[in-house]
Amino acid sequence: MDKENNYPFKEIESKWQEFWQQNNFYQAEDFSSKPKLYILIEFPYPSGEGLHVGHCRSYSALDTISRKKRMEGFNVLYPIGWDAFGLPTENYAIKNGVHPEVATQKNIANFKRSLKSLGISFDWSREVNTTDPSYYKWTQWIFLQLFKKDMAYQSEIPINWCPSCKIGLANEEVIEGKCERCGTEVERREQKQWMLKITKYADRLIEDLEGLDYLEKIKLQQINWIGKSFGTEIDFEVENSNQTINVFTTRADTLCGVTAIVLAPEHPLVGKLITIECKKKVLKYIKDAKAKSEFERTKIEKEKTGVFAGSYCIHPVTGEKIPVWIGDYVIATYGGGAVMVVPAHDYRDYDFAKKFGLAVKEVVKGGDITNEAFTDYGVLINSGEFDGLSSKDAIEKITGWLQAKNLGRKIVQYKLRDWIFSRQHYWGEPIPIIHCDSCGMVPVPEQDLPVKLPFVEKYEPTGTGESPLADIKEWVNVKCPKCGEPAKRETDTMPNWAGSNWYFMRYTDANNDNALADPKKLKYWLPVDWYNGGMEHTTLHLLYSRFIYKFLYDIGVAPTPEPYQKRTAHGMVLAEDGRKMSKSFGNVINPDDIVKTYGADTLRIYELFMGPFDQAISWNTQGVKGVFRFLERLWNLTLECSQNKESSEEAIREIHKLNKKICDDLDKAKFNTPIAAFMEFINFGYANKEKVGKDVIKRMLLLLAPFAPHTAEELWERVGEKPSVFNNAYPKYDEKLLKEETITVIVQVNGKLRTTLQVDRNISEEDLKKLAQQDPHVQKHTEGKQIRKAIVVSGKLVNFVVD
RNA sequence: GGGCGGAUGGCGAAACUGGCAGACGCGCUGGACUUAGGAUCCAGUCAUGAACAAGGAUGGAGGUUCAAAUCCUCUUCCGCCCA
Repeated sequence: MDKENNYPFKEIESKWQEFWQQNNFYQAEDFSSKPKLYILIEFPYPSGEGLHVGHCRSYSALDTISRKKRMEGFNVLYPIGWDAFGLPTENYAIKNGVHPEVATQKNIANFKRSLKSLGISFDWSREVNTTDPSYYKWTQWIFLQLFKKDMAYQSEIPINWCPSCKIGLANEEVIEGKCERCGTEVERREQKQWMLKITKYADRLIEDLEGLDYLEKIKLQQINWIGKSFGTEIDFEVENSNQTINVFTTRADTLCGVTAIVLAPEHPLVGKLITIECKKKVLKYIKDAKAKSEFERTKIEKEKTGVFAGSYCIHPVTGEKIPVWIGDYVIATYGGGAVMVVPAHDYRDYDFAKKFGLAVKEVVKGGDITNEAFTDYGVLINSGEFDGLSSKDAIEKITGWLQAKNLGRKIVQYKLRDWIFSRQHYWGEPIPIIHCDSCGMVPVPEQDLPVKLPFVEKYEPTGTGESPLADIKEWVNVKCPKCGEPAKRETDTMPNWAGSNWYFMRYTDANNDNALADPKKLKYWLPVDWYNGGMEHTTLHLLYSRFIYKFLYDIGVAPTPEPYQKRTAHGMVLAEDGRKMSKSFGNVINPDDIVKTYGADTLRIYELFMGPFDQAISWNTQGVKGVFRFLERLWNLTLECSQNKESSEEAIREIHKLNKKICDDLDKAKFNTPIAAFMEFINFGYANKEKVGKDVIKRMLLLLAPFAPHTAEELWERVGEKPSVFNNAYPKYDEKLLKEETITVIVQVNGKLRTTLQVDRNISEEDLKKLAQQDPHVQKHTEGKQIRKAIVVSGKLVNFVVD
């Protein structure tokens, strides 16, 4: 039998997509008097691979919310755009000889086609594209504001260098010592880089999390990433010199256990501390260390290396002579690049001391330091006047003691470092700065923005560390805006986080040419009410964009201190084999194929039904079929039952139960259980077709609309209602109708289930107890025994405790 | 090594505030309809048992409680993030 006509998803999907588009259904209205709701998904990077089923998961879920909220009377903004700058496009372009701009256009068109076929209710009139000069004009404008406020600066620093991509990487882009993009081992390299002072906002980025509705683990990850720690800076005077080494420690209680000082090879005082007899050895060591990556240097398991510098410093408490070493396990950028070596109470120091024969002096009691370091808190010994103090008290006391003698002070230390904000690549926003021999760094005047990327044939990295733009003489050579003399453009471009820092602001006013957005519109729409995205962006995009937004708030551009009120994260969608979907494994599921075979509504519902939203989950094609069957059954049930005039009380109760389940669960960002409840209702309907009437069917279609919008629209029309189903209010359940006249009570003896009773819902505890006691199943287990106690939980259970 | 999370049938998973463990879907088994079934419909499906009896089951070991997947302690394994 030909089943094609049964559930004609193909016709109805294109029919209603057209209908929505013609009626501008999902255009959000600026300044509407309805309450506004801004729902945001992370805009995609339009790769050549096309849309991924993982994108669909997030978009479908938030689309369900958006559609429901519109039916509930909210003015919902649910926008979409393209985060289109970035390396993959550039690499693809180099390999295939296609200009990145052309490749980007093609990829966007492909993504757009796929997305539109899903029937997601995006407001396409606000589409943004980070590579569009009218967009990156404002990305550059933001950079100029940062520059003017001294928040952007250039610095010659050792950076993580990927020899394959030929670019510098931020710490966040280095994963286990390898380039995040290509997996090549990163090297260290001194290079002039643009930096943004995110560290200036470290405290606020932590503190302001408090009022936000982010998943707890997201807050925690950001806090840990910023890594605020309180500690003590201690001055060690260098013997026979007026130099002082400042050492940072969080364990001032172990001060008397110090048996050496280790400096990072990059420490500024190193040169002055090397004695003549040690010079040759030390200089060679430093040279070797500089080539190693930070990851390699700080690996715990790695054998520690180091050399004695030849000098000594004086212990501030005991006055002992302490040797100064150079060791590459100390990093220049954290804690000032100097640590005190306390072998007895730190694992790394213990290894270091054992290897180089340094003394191990126990100052905190509690462990056995003959085998390994004891790193817990304990009670102080061998520390003179501080003996007997707990570690916690000792940290306070010793810091106070040092402070009084001006030999140390309390300080705050962050793990977070300033953000490396330049890349030596073609496909990014040019940094709008001009270098002039006489005027120095001159910002491009705002009226000259955007600084457009020149359209060129050659955009390969130079490999010298300079951007390909450096080779384009006619672009690089300009007149200084200040003095008019010949000058050169900055040739670095921005990293691809630049465009995504603020795109959600642009959505409020996507075509404004005079400002990044109209302040009134920003004020109306912001903050974003619900932002969903990947967990992997927690310490990158999410933190960066909060920082930039805060900066914009400080200069009066952003209307609120925080950009996103609520943040959730979805789990990854893995291939059927449980691995990541990848061309090379040949396990990629293409959403286009699913839409073609089963329809958009099936794909959307499957994405929600497959498992808990925040968990990684494997694709299962059989499961897709199950969802298709569900929609088909729903279709048939609707057409059959819409003829019935009356619904039974039971059917009404069932639909209200479904109604409640959907509302309760969606509020908790649970998407799989409402679908399960829907399936239960359809099963009920199939078993009781004559009991389900048109009123119940209509309510069901309204409930369905946010999940399967095409199917709901079509059925709504077919049961004789006026389109669109979305012009109706989302149903509210009636608590009264949920209650059944009889309830099921479980009866236990000694906690074991013996029977269940159907009783009137208003039964008294006494009657219930009596009834339960008389039940033959219960009697069997209580016979001849003493009932010590009976626990009655009204409406739920009776438990008899017998001897 | 640190932080966070997780472990429930053959599989994906449900289970409100501690109160019938396994809803819903997949798969599987049987039946109906059918020329046919990789379509549809109906029934069954944690496991021991002849079972509508009775015991056993939520990674493992203890504990709290009338009652534990849920709370506490210890332990094993897995995932993510950070080093």
